[in-house]
Amino acid sequence: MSASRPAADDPRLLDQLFGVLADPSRRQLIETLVTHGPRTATELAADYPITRQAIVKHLQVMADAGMVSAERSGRDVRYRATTECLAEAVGWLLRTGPAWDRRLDRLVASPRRRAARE
Amino acid sequence: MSASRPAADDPRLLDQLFGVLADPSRRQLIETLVTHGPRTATELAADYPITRQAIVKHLQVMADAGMVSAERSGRDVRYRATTECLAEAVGWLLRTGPAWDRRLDRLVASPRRRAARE
DNA sequence: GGGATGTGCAACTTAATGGTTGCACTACCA
DNA sequence: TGGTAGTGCAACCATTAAGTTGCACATCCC
Repeated sequence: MSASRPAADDPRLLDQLFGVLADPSRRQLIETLVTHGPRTATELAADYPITRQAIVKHLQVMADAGMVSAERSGRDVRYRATTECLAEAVGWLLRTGPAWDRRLDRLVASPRRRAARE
Repeated sequence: MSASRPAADDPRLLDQLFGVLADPSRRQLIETLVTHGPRTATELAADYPITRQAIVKHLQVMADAGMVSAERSGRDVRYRATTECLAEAVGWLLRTGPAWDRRLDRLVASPRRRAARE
């Protein structure tokens, strides 16, 4: 259970968000979940060089940061990426970078929507 | 000398980038440098609850990630935020979030613009 | 020159993190 | 009903990270 998640403007939320993002395994997990849809921990473990337990731990800190949600069906638990919260991270970046406008416009205009997948 | 900084698409770069961002002191340092301009470590230390050495360490990992640059003048070293690299982070986020388009457009349209455009 | 101020380096402590193994428990199904 | 596959929990280990203290070295300036 995600204990008590910090409020939207709590710096702790950004800590968690960026903290999750700082780990390559976790970014990869997000990508996998985003592109291939919800998965169980054991399914994920099959594709990763680390143990199921390690994956579960990752998923738990991600859930704590609000980046995945777990839904149980029968005996297995399926994790789904909830990427909305990433807006918080983007928000900070946009707020902070001073010379953003041009770059950002470029980014937004660019063909970003061939998404992850590769 | 930032040793060997990873190439633009190296996952290690994202590790570093998000890693830097995951620490509240470091985010604050960036904000300070962005809003108040270049500062020396000792100047910064005056406004922070941590020692100069701690600040220097932070600045070093930030420099390693390409987020600040140090320029020496006489005996003191002045650090300046180089926020361009944040684009890399934003890039990943945009590439990854599947339901981004609407939110992003909203974010872009929102009053983020307290920064000098030109 | 010499004192004040600032930087650089290194050793150390403490705590968090990413990972492991091992095992108990729960649900599915032949 | 019993075996199999999935989840949950806990202890443990190794490494890294954030922060400290202490001191040597460089530079400014009276």
